Amino acid sequence: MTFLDALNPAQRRAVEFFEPRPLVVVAGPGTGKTRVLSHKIAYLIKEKGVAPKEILAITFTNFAANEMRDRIESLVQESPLCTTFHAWAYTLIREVLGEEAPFIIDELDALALFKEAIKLSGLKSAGSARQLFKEIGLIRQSYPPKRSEDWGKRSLFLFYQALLSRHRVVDFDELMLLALSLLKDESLLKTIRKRWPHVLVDEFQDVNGVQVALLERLSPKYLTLIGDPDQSIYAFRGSDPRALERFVSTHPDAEVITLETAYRCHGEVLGCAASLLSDKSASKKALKAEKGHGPKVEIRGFPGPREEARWIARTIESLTGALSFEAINFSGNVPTEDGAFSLGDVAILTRTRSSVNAIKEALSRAGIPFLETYGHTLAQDRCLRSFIRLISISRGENPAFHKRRLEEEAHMGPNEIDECLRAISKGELKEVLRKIGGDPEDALYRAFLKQVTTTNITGAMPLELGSDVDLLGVRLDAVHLMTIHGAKGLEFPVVFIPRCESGMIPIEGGDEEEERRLFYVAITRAVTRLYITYSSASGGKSPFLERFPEGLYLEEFIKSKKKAPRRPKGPRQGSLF
DNA sequence: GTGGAGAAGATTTTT
DNA sequence: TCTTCTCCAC
Repeated sequence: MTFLDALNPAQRRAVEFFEPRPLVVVAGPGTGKTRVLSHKIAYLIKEKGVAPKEILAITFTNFAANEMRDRIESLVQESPLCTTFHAWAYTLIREVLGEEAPFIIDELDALALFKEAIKLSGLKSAGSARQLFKEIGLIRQSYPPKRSEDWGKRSLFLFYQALLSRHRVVDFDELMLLALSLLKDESLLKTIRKRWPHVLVDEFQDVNGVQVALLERLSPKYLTLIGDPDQSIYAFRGSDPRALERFVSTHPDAEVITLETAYRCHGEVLGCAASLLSDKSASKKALKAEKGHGPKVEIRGFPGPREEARWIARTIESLTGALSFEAINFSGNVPTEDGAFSLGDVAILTRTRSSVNAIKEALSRAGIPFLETYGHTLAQDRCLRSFIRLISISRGENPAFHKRRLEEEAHMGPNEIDECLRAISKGELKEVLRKIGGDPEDALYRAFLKQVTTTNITGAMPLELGSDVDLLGVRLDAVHLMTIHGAKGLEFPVVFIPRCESGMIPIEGGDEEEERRLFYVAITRAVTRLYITYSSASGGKSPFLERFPEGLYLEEFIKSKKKAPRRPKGPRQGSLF
């Protein structure tokens, strides 16, 4: 009896594959992707005598890296380097360039510099700076490097790069490009290859061109790529659903293992999900629901978003047994299943952040606690941003750049900055925070102050700042509100997908295939219950729902019992008040 | 440099 | 519909 006995045959083959050629694992939703990765690493250490320091596990997010580390440590006591592409690249850069290494700036600072570049170049920009920056970003994330045909854009980008190097900073994209160019040095490459003969990459469908190039350059002796092309939902930041396919076609020696048993979702959910995939997709027929059948997917239509939101709130009350007085008087058709789930089991997934407003209002009214977990990074808070700059200056991390940004962004004078710096050196952090307009008693700032004083955030601040949710360590029994993108990699016993209307899912102007994959990801988060709702007032039922196979879902249109509210204006978004 | 008015945008997100 | 930027007057 070993730890490998817990694996199914395909998982086990992937774990035990030990040959000096690439292994590609195609892992659909709920097929045990993280399980395979963590067991594979444990297997290398335990059974193959590989030293943990010879293993490099690369993920996309800090969250995933931490999860991976925990999973491995529960199997073997030691753990290898589990890191993100960006953090790994920066470590490499520091190792090679030492004190000469540039500092990392985040997206907001990058955009500010880009705007400066627009001014310097004197070019009349077509479109907004933001849009242009995004466009150039996509070019920089592709590899081999695409060249913009537009002469103006090219020279604009040269101005931007000049600004970056003048300030000795790199943005996240340049960070990857710099690492790639450093690895052109053969002796360095040799050292790195020797150091990590085993490299494992999670969520390979999310890599961008430069990251693929980096891996190709590295070409470790033992490479494992794991991913699912059907869950590729980051084309807007340079990833390509065909990355796995392309890798396999350029590496004919690669072993491909497809995990076909899905443990998370039952047959009804998987059947509806499969209807969204293109016929070429491997998962379309392959995925088998280990659980067999379960409840049907429920589709509900409403006259407007408010009725929809109210119904969702009532249904949550009913599912969790959190019945309020109001609920008892509610006349809508709500499933009765008192107390089968806890509030934390429930997730509401939306395409955009703003489309959740009506639901927030309905939940508040019903007294249902909820937690919004959007990828809201700390550094988006104006005041915290200035505070972080002051801390950076006091640590000698890119002081000139941050001083300049403080003057331009927060309109602080040199004297004011010096005053704050003196206060920091005396340890009066709260005073400083107050001075720049923050409230040190605010929970977010308190948590941040604690982090600053207890941990030593080094050079790569933008890499290490998490979200406010991470920082506050919120663990509440509350309904989760998040975007579909944010829910990737997670699962919930009960999932609601509201506003499933054309124009929203798929979103207007979006790429149909990518929107289908996105909806596929949303649906496959559901472990037990899946409710998909729409309102006819805004856009009407999503065309994606028409694809669902007969017999796997129940559909009902719920008319308001009250007089239909007068709504002469067309589509409307619910607002909070 | 501050403040108000008016215009221009506007998915999705991690590092 | 709400937010953010820009420009102009003070």
